[in-house]
Amino acid sequence: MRRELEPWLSGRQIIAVERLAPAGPKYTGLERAPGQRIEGVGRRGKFLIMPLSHGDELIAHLGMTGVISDSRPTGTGGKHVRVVVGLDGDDPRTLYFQDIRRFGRFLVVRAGDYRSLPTLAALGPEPLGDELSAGLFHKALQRSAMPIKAYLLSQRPIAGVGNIYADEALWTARINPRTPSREVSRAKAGALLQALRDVLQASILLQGTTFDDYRTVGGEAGAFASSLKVYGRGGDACLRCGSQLRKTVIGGRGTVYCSNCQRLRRAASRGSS
DNA sequence: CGCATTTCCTGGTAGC
DNA sequence: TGCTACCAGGAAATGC
Repeated sequence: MRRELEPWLSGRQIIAVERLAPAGPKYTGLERAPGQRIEGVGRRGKFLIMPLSHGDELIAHLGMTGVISDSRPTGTGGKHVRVVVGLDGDDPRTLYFQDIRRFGRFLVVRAGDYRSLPTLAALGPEPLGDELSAGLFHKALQRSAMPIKAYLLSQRPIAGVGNIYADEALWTARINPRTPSREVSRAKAGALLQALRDVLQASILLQGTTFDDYRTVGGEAGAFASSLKVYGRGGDACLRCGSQLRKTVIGGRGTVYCSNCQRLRRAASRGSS
């Protein structure tokens, strides 16, 4: 989405912003946007960060059902448009932020002031960046006793991993999602990081995963759903061993895994036992 | 501070 | 057909 938005938004001036959603913390500061130019389109984890010309940043998060569109959503989609942004340029355009379940955000903050976005303020390193290594990832995982699945979703050890890709990568790396994060071995941490990178790269190439609502800026459905190995397949056969995939709840989120391929290993006891 | 739980929200669907 | 109940989940708020 960032790649799609960059050439479309970069350098454009914001002429007007219309907030259709009720005022609230998810839509603050929008009145400051008109008159500012969009300097670029960046991203940290699942947050889109657009620096503006007067020292602000426009931040967008899609939540579960958010869509950013370059044309007015038609039919039932139209009733969930929360913000409309008028843009000036060689050919004036309009951006529509649509969000059925209202879990998304669309707000303006002072650049770098993420006090209203604590997850962004404490976000882990980018999965596809060079600064993250298997060693550093392993070290990060050792900082928590939470189940590895829940800790991944917290965005702290690594940025941008949501429920779908967490389940997919844990299956690929053959790690039980309930494994206490700090008990994930160095080798498994390396395999998990590689699996996360692979699944994210593959999904980006296919423009993401669409079940129902997700669309690209141009309105296309993402094509990665048919590549999923476990998510949405609870009760079906594991594609590796044929066992029936289990569905459970970890950290309040639906979790699908193979109890045969993803064994919960006994922690190696240290010192007295 | 760490971690578990609850909350927000709507559309789709199961069950009657 | 129409009703109720429940499920999906990213991140923040709340509780301990």
